Amino acid sequence: MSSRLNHREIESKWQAAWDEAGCFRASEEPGRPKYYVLEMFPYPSGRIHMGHVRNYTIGDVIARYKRAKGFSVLHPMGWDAFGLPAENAAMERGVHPAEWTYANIETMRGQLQTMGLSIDWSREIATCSPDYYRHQQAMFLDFLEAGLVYRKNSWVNWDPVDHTVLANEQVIDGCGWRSGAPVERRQLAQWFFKITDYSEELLTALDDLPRWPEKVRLMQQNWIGQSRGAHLSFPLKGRNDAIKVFTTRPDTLDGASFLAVSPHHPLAAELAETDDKLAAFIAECDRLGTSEEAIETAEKRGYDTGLKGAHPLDPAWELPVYVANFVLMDYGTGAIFGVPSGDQRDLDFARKYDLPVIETYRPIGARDATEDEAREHAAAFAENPVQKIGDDTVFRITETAFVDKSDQQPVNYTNARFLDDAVLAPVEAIERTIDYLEAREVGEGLVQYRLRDWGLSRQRYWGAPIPIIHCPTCGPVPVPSADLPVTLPEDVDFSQPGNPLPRHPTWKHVSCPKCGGPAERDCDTMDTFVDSSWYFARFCAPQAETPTLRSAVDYWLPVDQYIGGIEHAILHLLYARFFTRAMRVCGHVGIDEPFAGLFTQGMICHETYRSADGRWLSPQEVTREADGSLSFEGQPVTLGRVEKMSKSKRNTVDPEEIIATYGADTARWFMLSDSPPDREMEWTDAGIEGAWRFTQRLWRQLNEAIGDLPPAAAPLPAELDAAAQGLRQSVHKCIAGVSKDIEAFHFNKAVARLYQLSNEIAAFEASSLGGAWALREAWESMTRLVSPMMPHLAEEMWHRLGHQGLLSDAAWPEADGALLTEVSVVIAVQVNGKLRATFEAPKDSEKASLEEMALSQAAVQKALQGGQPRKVIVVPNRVVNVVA
RNA sequence: GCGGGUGUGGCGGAAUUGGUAGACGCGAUGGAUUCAAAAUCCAUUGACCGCAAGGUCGUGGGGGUUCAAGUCCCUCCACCCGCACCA
Repeated sequence: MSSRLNHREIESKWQAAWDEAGCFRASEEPGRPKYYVLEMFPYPSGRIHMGHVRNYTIGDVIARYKRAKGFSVLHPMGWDAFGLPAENAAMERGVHPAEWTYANIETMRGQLQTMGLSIDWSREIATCSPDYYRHQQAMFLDFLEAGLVYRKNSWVNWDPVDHTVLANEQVIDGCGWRSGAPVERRQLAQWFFKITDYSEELLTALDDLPRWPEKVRLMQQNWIGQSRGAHLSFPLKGRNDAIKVFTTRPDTLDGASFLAVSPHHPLAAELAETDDKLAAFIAECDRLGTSEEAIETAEKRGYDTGLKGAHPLDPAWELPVYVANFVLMDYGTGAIFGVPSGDQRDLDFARKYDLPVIETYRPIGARDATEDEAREHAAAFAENPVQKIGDDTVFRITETAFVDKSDQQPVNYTNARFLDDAVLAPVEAIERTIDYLEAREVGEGLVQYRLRDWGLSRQRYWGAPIPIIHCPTCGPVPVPSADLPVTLPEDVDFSQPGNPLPRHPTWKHVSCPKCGGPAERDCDTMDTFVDSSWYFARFCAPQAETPTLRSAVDYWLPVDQYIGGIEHAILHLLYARFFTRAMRVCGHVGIDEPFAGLFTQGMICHETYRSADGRWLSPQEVTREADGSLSFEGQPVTLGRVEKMSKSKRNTVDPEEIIATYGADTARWFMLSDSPPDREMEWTDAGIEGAWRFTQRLWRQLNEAIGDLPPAAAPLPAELDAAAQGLRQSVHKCIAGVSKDIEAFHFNKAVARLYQLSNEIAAFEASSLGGAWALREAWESMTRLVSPMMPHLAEEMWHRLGHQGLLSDAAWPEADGALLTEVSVVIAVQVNGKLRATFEAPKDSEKASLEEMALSQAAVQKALQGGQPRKVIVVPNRVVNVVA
């Protein structure tokens, strides 16, 4: 047998063997613990990239490990197959989106299969298949009936040239990404999921997801954005209505000096009808971009409507009403009261429009600055209104509002009629104020959320059609369930931009299911996030006639381990959490939380290269010269930063080539080495070469050793020499360590342990029967421990070791507890905290004897220079520290 | 602005949660083998001083707690990520 490993041969051989044996077919076995491992399913963009390789390698290690540990494992794969790129391809190349998508799926499935993943391919699904989206349409109608879906007008970005709606990401500097034309805001009637019904639940339930990364939970928490505050009304003078305001700081009510409403507030719209200047101001606000930069630099501007609002606690106190560009319509009530002394933005506004600045609270013990002090310290006061001068804390509101960082620290309320000069933490002051306002029936406390309802209508072709028929007499009517699925027409015209569905000659024309009169289909399709919000449930029974099969989802769900990129930390994961709750309401599942465990893997990075004329160069184009310098076509190449692999920087490496050259096992092994899986990893040639050498070495060493090994079933010899005993200890420690590391997602540490064991095996010489036995045990264990990472090589080794069955069906090795406990330990001896010597002692030696042994060390004697130690600290099995 | 993270040799990263810093890999250097190269094997590899024995310094900077600090506390710096006109 050749000692050189032919990865092409063995990898396809074992993949075929697994396939034939049906190893990875998931089955519901009520007596056995189940484990559902899921990686975020890919978008079929054309080819797999290294990010996929990392994602699916991690998932496969977990799936194979859990299988070996005796779990009934579900590890499926599918395709998030709807989306805009397919339509772009249709427009650019004239291929139908379906054709493009299915061709990509074909290619990518083949690529994934070369990775040797333990996937149950019989459960494969594609979201663009009517077999999938018909159930999504059915659930949409269930949700509609349950009151979880509604329709309302909503603003969209409209490209006037392409006649299409743009996603926010497609608006660049206020212009359409494709047409370059300035984007307009338009109102369209659209469907919404009532995710806000679950704001509180989605927030509090985060506490019950201990196996989610803290970071993701925090991001979701911030996104949902809970804040405690109050609603207050400011009656308008000369009218019989009022402006309703939301505030988180009712305690500052007596510092109010103006009211402001959003340019989209109904009051603004009403006034603009008779006020041309206001109408112009509103139009100007709409023109200003919504990009971060525009917001950052935009001046706080307002338009004085001339209206006056009365202070809720003092009808005689009148506040001017502005329309202001910084007030958002979709948070709170779209109106605020401004407190210049407590908010920097309000202060800027007050200065601009010459409004009063009224103090409400100040630091405890602060006195007013004198005129002289204020003048003298003008510069410093501009930075901070609270200054120390002599022993005093001096307070003056100048160009900076006094905003206390913490609402827990008490402050002195100097001007709040309802707080009587109290010294209070703002949190408490807020509650007292709310009580006061509620008692007088001028306000009410409430909890406000930032989360908004999920608009799911998309004016595009390549998505699941919304199963609604619009009838001029009956309004929107659900498509009867017998008529599902509403399938996409295939004969569509992509020669013009925009959604081809409304232009299709026949598709939309139908009769109303209710009255039978002429009606039109809803020509919008669903946001692709809807498709990915329930696919994990469909995998449990992908052929079921209903969206889910309750017995299957009740057995498999929740997903025990979900793995994917951090970029989905908010939207996808939040939508899936909402959808699961909605599915529960409609009886499709019996759980609330879809993903019990979540792991977010890091990005793959690579060096970047630029040619002499500044173009990005791909790694393949760059040649490494003998002196280590880089060149391209004879010209020097500039080495750039290590950055996330991306098409635009051209620093990608094609997995297909890597797998062809080095094999899937090597690629998988390298993916797991070195970098912790949640951090970014750098792809290097040296790294993949190193991994490749290891796979070769393992195989070579096994072949060198195999002749001297006893048969597989040989009994443990009665006598083991010390070396054999030592090897056995290393092996069992490695078993325990690797198991622990895999469970904790510390694959890089597991890899390091396996390298270490391999080094020990290589250094071991079997000089006795016991030695040979221990060596066999070492090789058997090594083979099983590397199997989740390098499954093909492991099968080949298993076979070489004389086993008949598949390693993929074999059990995970168990560490023998008796071999994990050390007989002796190395004790470190410190003098004044500095290491001076080490010595070996029996494990669990008495403190007194350890102290005696430590003091007898020559180095310790020398350091003490004949003196007596002042103190000796003994930490059993660890360290002895002598204090001289 | 708000929230979060990271900082350890030439590089990726370990360090049993306060107890021998640098496991393991990469890279590098020297040697063996070879006609030669690749592969392989052996040795060395944090810095500094020293012929050596040995010593000093060392986990972003500064300070502190402790017999003992990469780990805990205070403070400063740098970089990265998320959200952001949120009342």
